Amino acid sequence: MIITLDPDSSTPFYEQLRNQIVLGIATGQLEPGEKLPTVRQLAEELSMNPMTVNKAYALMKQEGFIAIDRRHGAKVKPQLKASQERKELPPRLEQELQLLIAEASIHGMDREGFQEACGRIFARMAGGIDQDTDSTEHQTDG
Amino acid sequence: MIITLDPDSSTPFYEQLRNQIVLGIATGQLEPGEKLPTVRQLAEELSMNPMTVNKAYALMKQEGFIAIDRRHGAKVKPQLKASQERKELPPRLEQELQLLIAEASIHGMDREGFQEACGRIFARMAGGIDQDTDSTEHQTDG
Amino acid sequence: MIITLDPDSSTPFYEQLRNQIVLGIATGQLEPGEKLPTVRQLAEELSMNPMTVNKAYALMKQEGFIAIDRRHGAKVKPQLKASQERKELPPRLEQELQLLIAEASIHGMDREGFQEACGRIFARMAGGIDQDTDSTEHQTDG
Amino acid sequence: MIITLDPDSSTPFYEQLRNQIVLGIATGQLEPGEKLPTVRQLAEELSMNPMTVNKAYALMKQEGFIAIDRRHGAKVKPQLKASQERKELPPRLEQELQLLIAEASIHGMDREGFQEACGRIFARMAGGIDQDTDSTEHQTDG
DNA sequence: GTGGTCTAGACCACC
DNA sequence: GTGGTCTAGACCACG
Repeated sequence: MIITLDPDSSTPFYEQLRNQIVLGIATGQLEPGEKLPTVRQLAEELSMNPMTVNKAYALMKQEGFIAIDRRHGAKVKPQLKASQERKELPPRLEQELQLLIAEASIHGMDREGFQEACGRIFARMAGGIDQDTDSTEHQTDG
Repeated sequence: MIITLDPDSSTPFYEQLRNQIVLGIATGQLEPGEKLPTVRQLAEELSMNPMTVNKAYALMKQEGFIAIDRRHGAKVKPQLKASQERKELPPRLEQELQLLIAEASIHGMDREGFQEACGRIFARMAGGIDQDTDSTEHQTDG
Repeated sequence: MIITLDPDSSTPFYEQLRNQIVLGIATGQLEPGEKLPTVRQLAEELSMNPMTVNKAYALMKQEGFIAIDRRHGAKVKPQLKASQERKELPPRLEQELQLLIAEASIHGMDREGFQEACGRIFARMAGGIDQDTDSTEHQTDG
Repeated sequence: MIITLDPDSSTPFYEQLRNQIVLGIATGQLEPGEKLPTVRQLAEELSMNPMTVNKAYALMKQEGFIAIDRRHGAKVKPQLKASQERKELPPRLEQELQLLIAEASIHGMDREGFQEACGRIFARMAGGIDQDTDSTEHQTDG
């Protein structure tokens, strides 16, 4: 799995890293139970500070995406998808989605168009591809 | 329109403010052309520094959501919704949506469930209500 | 001659007004010696404060574009174009042009392209038209 | 690179600063990728408030002239000139140029003379010199 | 040590 | 009275 960091982005490195790993999990590039590189390996590979990688890992652990074992390093949580059957968004995501929909709607997009866009993204995700998906942070604004 | 700020959130004040006003515009609580409070008024009302309100206003101006008039202060841009007919998300939103969908999908939500959730949010938005919408800043993550 | 003011522009009204009149003089829509509306007339016509119109007139008088006669009101200076034969830019314009060229060059435009653009604008100007020339301030950036 | 601020100018400090840096980029005094002083350094050097320098940097970042890196401060955007081949001015510059040409033409300058002046400025710029270029802020008009 | 954010208080241009 | 600009000084997130 390829990870690229944009130093010009306003999004901090640890968050860029976390975002891309989460994306990797969702697309299936990283499978449940799969081992992640060690903090030092990944830090070396990306030429970044181990502390920063560590922060990303700690964040994902706290969010429940990965499990950290002192002996075997970090791995994607095995029972991720199956864990919950409820069709409800966590409040944080619900809120983010609401804001996102607000902006989209102001930009003239209606419900159907938005749901279509969601459908497209889900489709891309299911494939587990990286064709259009250089989903780093490009908003060099903040 | 009620605005509440969460000092414990990692989201800076000016951004919290911006988010809530954008939400207000999308829900119709703030109509196109409607006057916003002056920088000083809002600053006083929220017990914050005028510079911070100023920053939020400047941001929304730059984003095209509001117009600032030297004489009468700021107002919601009149021709917002009608402007574009294209059914495409701006790249920044597309990318954010992708990440959001990734997280939702990891939490076990499938395409249908997600689109339903979007539908519900759109419905709430169209009404311009605040029944279920305590969509303030809850992410006390900072 | 049509004058339009953009209240959302960062350019102050008096300057927008001055710019459009200067443009009118250059394009020949306003001829040397031609009488301008009185401050009050123009203020009424544009629904703006007479003080603001007055400021624009005073500025143009100070710049040498118009002459103000207490009895007959303001008029475009008669001997404008003929006055100087020298092919030199006033320092203020030279400096502004330099900055403008700097930005254009950074955006990838070379000397030829820039001179072409100048040629086109001169051509438009000579015609004395208002086809493409709604040269108000549109940069609602503040 | 020497930067001088004119406190008597009507142009705000942050804009004077931005203008001179943009000029420096165009003339080659500041090369693509080159590091800019930190906000604090430059503020100290110019005896001004860091916030003001910050504002200038933020503006140039938003305009795409520089990139800001959390670790090493700001640097001139690397791929500036090569980006676009089109020979078109951005509308804002086109409009400014039109007004500038209007004023020049009123001062008796014709198309040829103006294009010559542009040529001279381009030449000076390409050299990356500061022989005749005391093109600081002279407009003590505020 | 870097930029980002926030506060407090002041002055000015515009209208 | 409005927003725009500037200063001084402080704290925090990031790396």
